[in-house]
Amino acid sequence: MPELPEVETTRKGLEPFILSSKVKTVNIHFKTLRWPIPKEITSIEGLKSIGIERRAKYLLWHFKHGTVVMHLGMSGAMRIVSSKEPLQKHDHFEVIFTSGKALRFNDPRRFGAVLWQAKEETLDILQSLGPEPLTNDFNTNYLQQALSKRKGAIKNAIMTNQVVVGVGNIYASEALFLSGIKPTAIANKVSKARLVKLVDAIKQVLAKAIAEGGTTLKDFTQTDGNPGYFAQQLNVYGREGEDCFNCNAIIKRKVIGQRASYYCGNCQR
DNA sequence: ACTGGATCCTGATCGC
DNA sequence: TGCGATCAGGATCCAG
Repeated sequence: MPELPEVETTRKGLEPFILSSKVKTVNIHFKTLRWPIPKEITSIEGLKSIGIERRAKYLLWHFKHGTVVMHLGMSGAMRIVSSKEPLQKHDHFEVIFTSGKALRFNDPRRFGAVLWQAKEETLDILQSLGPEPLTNDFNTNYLQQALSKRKGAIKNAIMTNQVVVGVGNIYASEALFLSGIKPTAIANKVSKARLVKLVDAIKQVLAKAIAEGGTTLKDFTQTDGNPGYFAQQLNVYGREGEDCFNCNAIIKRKVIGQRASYYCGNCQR
């Protein structure tokens, strides 16, 4: 899916449209994504949003009386188009604005979500999230503490939402490469000196990917329909059998926690 | 409390 | 060309 940089790219793309125009109508073309789309969602009709935030990989689209919570799942993308454009296959959810534009949520695999959170309510899925990686709450001391009881692979740990949010399969591999840590290293045995590097690498790779509009492998597009351009800067993800840019060893692929993981056996130890 | 496995779903690709 | 197996950017739920 869209990991944090792709969701942030989507948020930035939506912001000017949702702040400048009222919602006219909401159209649900497919009733159930990961969960059923609640009918309360239609309560935003006729209203103007007061802002859009990102928390973890969730988009929080705020109105005075509550929030539309959206997740892109593995294959979701949001686009802003003219409402006159024909729907495309897998356009499951649509919001028409008074400006004549439409926000369309396209998600072939339907692992995404559109939920409603009333004011004063917090959805369960937003309750137990760890810190945002790009804030100071995510630092070496915190990470060391958060990993202290984890005996599994470091890669699984940094992809766990209670530890830190927003790091998915691509950026986990990339951050571990940048910090020289093997993805199978036992989480609570990684030295503090190396955690310093890891924290820094996670922040760097996410920030750079946001600057490039995210990574497009297949389905993801920015809200204007363009891809993200960070794929050109990937060091290891998807590069099995190719040369490491750093040392010319061959990049390896190994399944860890049921997810493909890529690393350089020479640079990462 | 933490870990591994199964699970939701469509579509692209690969080997036979 | 067709067909089945495998693999995808997520994360929840369950058993152990």
